Amino acid sequence: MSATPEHTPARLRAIPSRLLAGAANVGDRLVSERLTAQGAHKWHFAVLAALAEAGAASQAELSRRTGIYRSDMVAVLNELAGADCVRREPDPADRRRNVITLTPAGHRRLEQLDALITDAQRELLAPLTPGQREELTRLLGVLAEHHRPPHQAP
Amino acid sequence: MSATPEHTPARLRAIPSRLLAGAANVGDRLVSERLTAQGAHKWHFAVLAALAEAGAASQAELSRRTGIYRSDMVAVLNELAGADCVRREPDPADRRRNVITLTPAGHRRLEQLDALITDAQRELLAPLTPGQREELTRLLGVLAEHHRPPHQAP
DNA sequence: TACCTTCATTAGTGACACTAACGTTTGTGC
DNA sequence: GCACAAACGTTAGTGTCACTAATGAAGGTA
Repeated sequence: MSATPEHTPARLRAIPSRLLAGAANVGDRLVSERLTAQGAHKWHFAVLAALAEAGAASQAELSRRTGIYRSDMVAVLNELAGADCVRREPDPADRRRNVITLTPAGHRRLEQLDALITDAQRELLAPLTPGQREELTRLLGVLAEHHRPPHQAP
Repeated sequence: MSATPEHTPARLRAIPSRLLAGAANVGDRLVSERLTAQGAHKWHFAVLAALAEAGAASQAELSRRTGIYRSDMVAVLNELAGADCVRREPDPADRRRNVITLTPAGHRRLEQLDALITDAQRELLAPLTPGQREELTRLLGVLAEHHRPPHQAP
């Protein structure tokens, strides 16, 4: 279905879930265009950002932080490790785990991708005023906060 | 990636395209749950709504109205026609085309699905005040209006 | 007539979220 | 100690969905 087409009937035009899907699609396309031009994926950014923010972690922990399935995380980390953005070593304290650590190259890569993504957001939200962008982000944050996978307490 | 997970890093949490993707996912899931429970898909609703609003049309025209690819439209119309929601007959004026017409059963089906979808929107936007729901919808509408496949004039 | 376009249709691709199953390791209840 | 359940990393596979390619039929136009 992708982006909203030319002459959408009003009944369809006003449905929030449809509008969300369309806007999300545009945003995804804008981000992906920029990232693939640099040989990256949004997953890479998500993992790098998660590492930069909360420090080294196991793959399962990274899965929880980023929402990427742990089965898919393997490939993402293979690629990041292959580009020296990340080190993956067995955890001596728990030999089931791998400890994933951000390298200096990974940090630089993160900043590079961050700039691309920020630029994509600018283009995505171009028709909105700064106040509207904030408001939209805030409202979406409320939705994200409310609809959340069932918490499990530590 | 689906819905936003438990402890998302702040850097990721504030990215609009990510928030949009998450919210769109929730909305899609809420809608799809209800529709599949009635043996329907969002495409069915989109086509029925397009027909109800702008009248009988060719398949290609329906594709343009709904954003569904005309290659996928075939199957959607097969199903709708199989449920007597729609009639599909060759256009005598242009024998390349099929004329798709909404049947009374199709109209009833539309109202039924409409109720389900409205209910899904209610659940999706539950944490927002009525004013906020309007504002969100309005802002998303602006985005949809701005990012649009290249127009072709009639 | 010749050529380009539109239409409906079939088949197929690629991306992506998600599941299933495995061997290994760790923690828990008895 | 020992059985059992759970968490980990990994591989393989599934289902959905947007999207492309190609085809035969029909129409518009020069």
